[in-house]
Parts: sequence; C-alpha cells; structure tokens
Amino acid sequence: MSPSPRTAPRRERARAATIDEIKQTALALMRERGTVEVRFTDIARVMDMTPPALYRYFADRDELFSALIQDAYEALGETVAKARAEVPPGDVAAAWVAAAQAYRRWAHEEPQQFALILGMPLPDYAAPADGSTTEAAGRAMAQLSSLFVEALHLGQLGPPRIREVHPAVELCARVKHEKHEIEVSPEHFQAMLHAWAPLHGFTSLEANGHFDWMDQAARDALFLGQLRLAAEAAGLPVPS
Amino acid sequence: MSPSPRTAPRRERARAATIDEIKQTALALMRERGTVEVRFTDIARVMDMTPPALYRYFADRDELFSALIQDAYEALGETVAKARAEVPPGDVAAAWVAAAQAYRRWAHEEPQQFALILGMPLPDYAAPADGSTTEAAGRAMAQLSSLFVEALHLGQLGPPRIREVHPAVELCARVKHEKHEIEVSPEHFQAMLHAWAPLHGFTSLEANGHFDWMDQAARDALFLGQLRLAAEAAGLPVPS
DNA sequence: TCGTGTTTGTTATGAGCCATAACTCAACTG
DNA sequence: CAGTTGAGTTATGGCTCATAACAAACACGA
Repeated sequence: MSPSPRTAPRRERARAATIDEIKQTALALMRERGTVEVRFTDIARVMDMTPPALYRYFADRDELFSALIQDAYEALGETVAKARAEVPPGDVAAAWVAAAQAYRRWAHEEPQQFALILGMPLPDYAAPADGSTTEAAGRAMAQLSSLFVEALHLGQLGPPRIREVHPAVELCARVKHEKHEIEVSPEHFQAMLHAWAPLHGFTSLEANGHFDWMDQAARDALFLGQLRLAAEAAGLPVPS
Repeated sequence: MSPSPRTAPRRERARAATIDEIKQTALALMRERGTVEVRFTDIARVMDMTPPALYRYFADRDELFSALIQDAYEALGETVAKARAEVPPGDVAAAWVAAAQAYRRWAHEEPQQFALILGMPLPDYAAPADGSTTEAAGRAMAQLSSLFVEALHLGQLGPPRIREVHPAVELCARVKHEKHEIEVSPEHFQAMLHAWAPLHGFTSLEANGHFDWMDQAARDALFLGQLRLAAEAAGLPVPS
C-alpha cells in the first residue's frame, strides 16, 4: 500500500507518538471531568491542534474509546502483575493480598478507567471484531487464575469450601481448560470466581463512593477481612 | 405563594403527571440507548412537545437525573422488599436468597438504573443538598440490615466467621447504631458488609456483561454458591 | 536537485443538542 | 370579566461531532 512501508519509520514513530499523546490527553481529561466529557475539541485544544486533525488518528469517538479500553485492561493487568512480582515467591497468601490490593488501589486511583472496563459498557459501543479487548480482559483475569496455579504447584491449595460443581459450571471450566485459559480443576475454577466477586464488589462499591461514610482505616480493615474470607472459601492459604 | 395553594389541585395533578411522564420517557430512552443518550430533544419528541417545555419541570439535565436516581433507589428498595415479603416469615435463609436474587434480577433487568445508583457517579453530578438520595440509599440498604435483625430476633443468627472487629469499623458501627440506622452488633455489621460485597460484585459483573461467556444455568449455580458462602461467613442460616 | 505522491494539518460547513429569552394562549381567581 | 399564573411555543446563541475541500510538509526516485 504505502510506497515503501520499510523506509519511512520516522513518520510511523511520529504517528505513534501522536496517537499516544491523544490517548494520554484523553485520559487526563477523563480523570478530571469524567468519561462522557471527553471532547475532541478539548483534546485538540490541549494539544494545540484543531479538532478535525484528530480524525486522522481515530475514525470517531468510539474508536478512541476502544483504544482507551484496551489500554485500561493492559494497565490493570500490569498493575496486578507488578504487585505480585514484589511479593517473595512462594508466599501465596501474600500474593493474593498484594494482587487484590493492587486491583483495589488501581480502581481507586483510576476510577474512570476502572468504570470503562468493568462498569457499564458504553452505549452502542461495539468491541473490536478481532476480539482484542476480550483477549486483554483474559490476560488481566489470568493474573487471578495463575495465583491458583501457583498455589497448586506449591502444594498450598486446599479444597474450596464448596465442593459440588453444577454441571453447567463444570462445562464452562472444561471449555476454558481446553482453551488453556485456565489450568485448575473445575471446583477451583468455581472458587476463583467466588473469590473474584467479593474482591470486585468491595472494590467497585468503594471506588464509586458508596463507602465514603467510612474512614480509610475501617475500609482497609474491612477489605482485609473480605480477602481472608475469600481465601478461606477458595482453599487458598489464609493471609495473616 | 400561589394565590390559593389549596384550590388548584387540578394543575398540580397535571403537573405531577407530566413530571412522571417525562421520567418514564427518559427511563425508556435510557433503557434502549444508554444513560448518556437521554436527550431533552428526544424526550420532547416522544412526548409531542418542544424541548424547551421540559425546562418548566426540570431546571436542567442534572435535575432530571437526580430525580431518576432517587426513583432508582426507591425501585431497588421496593423490589427487594417485595421479594422478601413473598417468602414465608421466619425462613431467614430463604429471605436472604430472595432478597439477593431480587437485587440481582433488578440489576439485570434495569442495568441503566443499576449503573445510575451503584455504578460510576455521573460527572459533576451533585447529590441534592437535602440528602434525599442518601436517605433513599439508606432505605435500600436497610433491606439488608433488617435481614440480620430478623435472624437475630428469631435466634437464627450465629456468630460470623470473623469475630475480630477493627476499632475503626466498630466506631462506624456504633455511629450507625446511634443513628438507629443499624440494630445489630458491630461484628454483624461487619459481616453484613462482607455479605454485601460478594452479592454486589457478582451482580455487577454479570449485569455488565462480564459473565456472558457462561450460560444462564452456570451463572445461577455460581450465584447460589456465592450466597451460601456469604451466609455461612456472616452467621446467617445457610440456604439449602 | 527537483518533481511526485502521501501524510498531516488547516479552514469551511452542516447537522444536532443544551439552554435561555421573549412571546402566546389557556386556566384559574375573585 | 379582568388580572394573574403557568404551560407551551418560536427564535436564538453557543457548543459539539463529523465531513469536505484545500494547503503545507515530508519522503522518495529520477
């Protein structure tokens, strides 16, 4: 297509940089004024450009949001991964707490991005057909599942509190297993989801201001308790 | 103020009816096109009016949303209350399941309203100064707390799995207790929040499409398991 | 070195929405 | 019946998304 796709890396780099600047500007606007208030006009003004110029980089607002969503998944995944990496290997209980705290902290620091990926989907926003966002979501979730795998390999994974697995759930687990998206037993797959729900619920309620009537110390204590309950129910080693 | 506030009930009724029609129309638009896409223009068109006429009833978009938020709290509270009322009195386990299922079902059937009250707050939306939305939120939450009270009075409330209560949490509990917003011990207050989080987390993830890769049966089974775990941890009787 | 085609940006333009202002008409009051 | 209040209208301004048409900067080959 291009005259010589190999010989013009300068432009490509410049283009990538511009795309990045647009996304960063959009994020900044999102942070201070909310997702809906991200206007091409404002992005352009901040960047010293005219609004129509942005259409050279994103076909429309939805395409920009798609990119932001994908980045958000990426950021969440990396944040959790980094938190886990800083825990001494082998300490599964600490890894669980670290990962969960990272999830919670990220949601608190970036409520807009959190809402973007885990809140109400944008109206008539269609995920890209290539499934790239689904894939990014999967990678973020993999952080959770790998925790169980690690515990299993270390012999620290006990039986979950609920042993029975409904056939429909078992089927889902097996499908995931065959796609290599998950590598634990159906009952621990179930336990994983049962651990995710309280983590997400607490995080989401807190990030959306529904725990504002409690002070930080109370919320922290409550969250730790929630993590202990979840670990206990899932068969993970229970944090201190 | 009015010439004779007693003698003109017709107008007031007409006005109330119009306000209600506006809200219903807004809800309908919200349901099919998302919260953000609720335009005065569209509401007016559906109602066979001109857009500026709506300003007779709501000063601006935010005021309309305030009303919708308040209604949503009301609707959620009523839905849960109704579900509980249909359970034979005395069966706390069934009441917990009924209430939780109602919470979940409502979120699924009215995702926009659910997002409105429990999702990301609207940008620069300020709750009315009279605290009416906070109060409405409290009433909705009271459905949960009254469950614990009922269990307590029936002697069906066991100790929660976590007995230690952080001083900060205890303080919050006592404050709530003195305001008569809660009538259980601090440790059960804590347990209540620990039960709410998984309920809300599962509900929220499901309502926002993050469990779409599971079929209904699997989700139902998973949800029931979640409720059992939560009941068990909170000291409530565990559902079948 | 110069000309060609691509990329990136601009100005101009249209359609749509929020919100206000000024005005008309109906309803209720005494 | 005359005055007041309230509901609804048209007219208007400012802002946004998006496209079209045009100008400048750049990369490359002859």
